[in-house]
Amino acid sequence: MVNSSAISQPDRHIDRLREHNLRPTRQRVALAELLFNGPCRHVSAEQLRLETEAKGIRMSLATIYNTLNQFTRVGLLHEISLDNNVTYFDTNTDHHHHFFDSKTNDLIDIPKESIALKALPEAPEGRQVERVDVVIRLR
Amino acid sequence: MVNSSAISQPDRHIDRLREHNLRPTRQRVALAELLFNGPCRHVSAEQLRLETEAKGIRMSLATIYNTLNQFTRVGLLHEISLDNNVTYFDTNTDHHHHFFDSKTNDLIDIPKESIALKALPEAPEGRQVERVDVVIRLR
DNA sequence: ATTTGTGCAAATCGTTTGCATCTGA
DNA sequence: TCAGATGCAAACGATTTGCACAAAT
Repeated sequence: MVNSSAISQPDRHIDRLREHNLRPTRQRVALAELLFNGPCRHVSAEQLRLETEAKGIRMSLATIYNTLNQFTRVGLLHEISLDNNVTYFDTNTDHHHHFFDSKTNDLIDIPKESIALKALPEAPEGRQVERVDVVIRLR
Repeated sequence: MVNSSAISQPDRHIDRLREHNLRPTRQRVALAELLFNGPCRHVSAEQLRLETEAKGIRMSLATIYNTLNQFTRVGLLHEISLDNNVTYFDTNTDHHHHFFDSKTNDLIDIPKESIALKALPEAPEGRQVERVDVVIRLR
């Protein structure tokens, strides 16, 4: 037995999906494994389509989009959109910032503690700050 | 004479276009007037299409896109893209930040002096920082 | 006269939706 | 059994492109 945990990875994902009232279908569990096993990731729908295809997991692109949106809705993912009009989904749902490599289109997480924002201007009348996103663009 | 300047507004734009090796066509001058007369703006191509239509300026949407991209390429505009996959063009080309009102999709400029960024993490090996964008999301 | 820009329609790209079929509880 | 998911194809919205025509130097 390689994994010392009593709960196998697929079962962990199944439980997590259930907690969010999402039926643990074959497709959802497969995406959860791609997304949440291993380190945090920034992926587009198209990237996931290529991965599922490469692994022989049959799943339509529409289902990938639907699933990513559902995961985002329940808080398992965060959406990010940059210059290119492609939506990236971030498996790190903590508040944090990003390097964006304009050559490779790579996103790299920056823990929010690594950036100190001083002297934030106050929000306009009647509005509240939802969050502050910092993107450090690299070339 | 309302304007005390010796150079009329259209002529200013014409000169500016020439400086950037852009022929001052009717369409480009019209867009330059919409964009650069008055205060700084954040506009989408579609917004400009509505404005030109309202003012009876005949111009195809394709030309609006082409022109905005040309203006951006020569540095007269800056591109911004947010959650919604619409590209906004910012007539303020100085380095600055933004409030983004998620209810109205409005962008509001924040002068860069209004936000102090401390303790920026260093760029990854071999990369340099192009710029730092701060978006304060409001709800 | 020659180069460059424009308009239009069609193409493209990312994403969403409608609907018949299938699947998990 | 049956609500809820999926797959497919078609729809969609934003943006780009190809090409014949028009305008600028």
